[in-house]
Amino acid sequence: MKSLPLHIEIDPAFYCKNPDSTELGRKIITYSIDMIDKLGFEAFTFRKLAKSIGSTESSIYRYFENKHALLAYLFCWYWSWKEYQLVFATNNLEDPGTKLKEAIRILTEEVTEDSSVSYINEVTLHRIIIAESAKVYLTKAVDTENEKGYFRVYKRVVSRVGSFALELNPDYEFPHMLVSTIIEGSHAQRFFSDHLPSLTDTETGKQNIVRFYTEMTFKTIAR
Amino acid sequence: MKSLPLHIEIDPAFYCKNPDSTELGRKIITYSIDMIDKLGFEAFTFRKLAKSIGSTESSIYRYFENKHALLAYLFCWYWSWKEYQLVFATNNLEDPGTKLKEAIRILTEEVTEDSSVSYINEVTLHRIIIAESAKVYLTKAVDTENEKGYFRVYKRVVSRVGSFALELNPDYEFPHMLVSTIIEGSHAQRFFSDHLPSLTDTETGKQNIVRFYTEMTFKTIAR
DNA sequence: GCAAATATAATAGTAATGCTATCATTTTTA
DNA sequence: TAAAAATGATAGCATTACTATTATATTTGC
Repeated sequence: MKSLPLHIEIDPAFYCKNPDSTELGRKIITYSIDMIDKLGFEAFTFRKLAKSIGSTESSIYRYFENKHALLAYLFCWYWSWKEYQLVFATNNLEDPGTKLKEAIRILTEEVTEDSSVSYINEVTLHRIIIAESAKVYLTKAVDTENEKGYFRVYKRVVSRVGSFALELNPDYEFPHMLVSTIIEGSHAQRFFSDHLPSLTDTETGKQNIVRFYTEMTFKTIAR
Repeated sequence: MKSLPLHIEIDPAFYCKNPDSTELGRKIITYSIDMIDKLGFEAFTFRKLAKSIGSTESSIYRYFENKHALLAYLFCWYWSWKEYQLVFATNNLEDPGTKLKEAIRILTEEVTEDSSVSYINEVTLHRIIIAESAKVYLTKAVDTENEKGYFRVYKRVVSRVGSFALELNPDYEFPHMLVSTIIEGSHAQRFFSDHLPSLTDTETGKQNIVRFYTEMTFKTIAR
């Protein structure tokens, strides 16, 4: 992915005070990405975060209602970033097959370069998305949060890539199921690859996850 | 599924004291399934569980180290039950295609009948598996727990169904990835169907999830 | 350059969670 | 029927997930 001066704006529903607007806010994002990655979401607390930043719990609460809202913010940021990549990479492509292939690559490949935004480490963020993002929606609050628009960007990504599949085969019945399977499936595979390798078939350097989901998709939607 | 007097034995690694061996233990299982379903895993506590059973926190701690271990127990029980169903339904089948089709049905269809074990409600348990089971492995403790054998049964299921796929096409490169995608994917689809329907394509009574994963699988492994 | 507004830090406090420990009382079993 | 085992009652403690108050910086608008 190209390194461009990129600015991602997040819907105010995700925060009390925009973390992108102040030094402390940006520090909260930078350090929380690091801490969630290191401690895991359960052991991560605002108290620990405050201590590592050299600030206080109450200051952090001015930016986010609680740690779940912060995770949702990161989730939204990640999908806004992916959406941007998708648009950028497919805008000028004519052939629907190439477009879909590019999209699957963007959704399933490893993130290895930290480039786009100065205070956000995309490589670490991707690891958090793999290990923690299901926790954003696997809660009893999912319906309320859905109403607040927490999943709007994610849905837009699924819908966009689903429409690429429909360009190839307008009769295909399950485009959303296909795309959300690719996304959630590939995250699971990356996690399994690191921790429960017998549940997957990855081999170093062979891009098997990208290959599997690409082949699966094209065979599945073929008429 | 047939209603048989079924006994599922769970590896002692999952508990301090076998809940299947006493009245209180069985009550813990029955009520915890209910409470986790109603409150969600985060809001579920041993204190609340004890109160609803009419027992005490310390008594419950004699059976399970903590609520995460209890969830892991339920996860293991569920997969042992599914493994039994898989063996039972495919044992006498000759045709590899039929076997694989049956297996996918068992892995992806809704659980609507509560039958096998008196004190375990399989319908509710299935809802818990859909909404909470990822939390069993999405933790920092996953590697330690893997060493303790927490995922042995789940792996065996993936390996068994993977081998059905290989019977159909011995050259297929990604059998484990395929099966774990079917399992994790179909759970996500059932959750999305209830809470984020635009991420899936379900229609009442049409068994779209089973159909999607069946078609996907056969097309994907076709030579 | 200074007052007013705003943001942050420091500190305290509270209810709930996630345990552990002790001891009394049942219940089981040998 | 005595000993062993399981359960219940009670207490306690460190941590979590907040909320509130006040003091101190920092920004900004005039």
